[in-house]
Amino acid sequence: MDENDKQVDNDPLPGGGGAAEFTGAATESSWSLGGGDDESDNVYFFGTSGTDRESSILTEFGWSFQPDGNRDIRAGGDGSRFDRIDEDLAGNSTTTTASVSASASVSITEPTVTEKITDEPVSSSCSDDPPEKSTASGSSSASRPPSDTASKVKKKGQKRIRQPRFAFMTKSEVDHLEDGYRWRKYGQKAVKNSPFPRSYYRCTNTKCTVKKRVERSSEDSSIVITTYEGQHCHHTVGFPRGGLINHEAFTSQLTPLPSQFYHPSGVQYPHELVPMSSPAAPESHTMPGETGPEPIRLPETSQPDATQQPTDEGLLGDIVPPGMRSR
DNA sequence: CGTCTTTGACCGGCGC
DNA sequence: GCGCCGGTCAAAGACG
Repeated sequence: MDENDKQVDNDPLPGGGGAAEFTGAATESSWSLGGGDDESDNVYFFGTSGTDRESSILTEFGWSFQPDGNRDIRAGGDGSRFDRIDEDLAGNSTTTTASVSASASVSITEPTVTEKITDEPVSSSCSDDPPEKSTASGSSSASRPPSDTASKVKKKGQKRIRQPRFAFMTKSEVDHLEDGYRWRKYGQKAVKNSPFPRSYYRCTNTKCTVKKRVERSSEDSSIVITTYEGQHCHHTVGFPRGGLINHEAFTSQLTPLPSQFYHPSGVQYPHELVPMSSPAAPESHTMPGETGPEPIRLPETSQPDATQQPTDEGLLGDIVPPGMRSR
């Protein structure tokens, strides 16, 4: 076990090993954003037919796919690219050209926003005050405040609040895909009907409550299903343990690779998209063609985190910060 | 020493 | 009402 195993975070610093890690391991991996869902939950899956909605959804989730030219990084001419989205969440997202790799484009099915009404404004994955300080260290809190299970369970009679989610499948050898954020694993569960466990991650940013689940398809072990829940309200890369992120270093790690997928953070995803119609798609996630009745509307959240680290801003200035609204 | 992963237990939601 | 399952917590251990 070395960093590759342990570091599920997305430390993009060359020294962190993150870059080397995924660039090396995912040579032949593929990305696929598929439309799917979790019926009861609103999970947006990225499928194979691009629409404006997709971009809007992506935008709402704080995702935008960088055009290769943004950083002067070329996708090797394979056509993979996403146009950058600069609109704010509330506004109209610009057209997003989505044509990923040679095989897939993004398509999102509109989910049914089934957020339950609650007392607490779980409007965003970020709040002005940190949900809890224990985020930094899982073992720091000895006992959890009775009321603190908020994120988990609402008061009696109220259903758990779910943030909008979206999931996608990727063909990759690595379970945890680099997406520019740092994640901390907080749980793992065996999944029914699947030999592979499901891992639960939480954004390490104390003010960000975005979570993500990662699991492998039971039918095709090479396919990784990643489900994001919530919306980031901060810049992509946190502060790597090694220190502040160095823009040059950060940029340099974005070595041009063929068929890449760019996250708003500028991080590239050397994974190929897998059509969501793939049989590998687990029932709970796949919902090809299904479209939600209502347009997506993220909870009004994310006030642009005023507390954002200026450093991030400065260093990653040209990176579209997920969850960030127009500035 | 601080951070992160592992892992068993707990709790609520949901289907039968 | 009961049992199953998903999701989360938190103590303990590992690692840098």
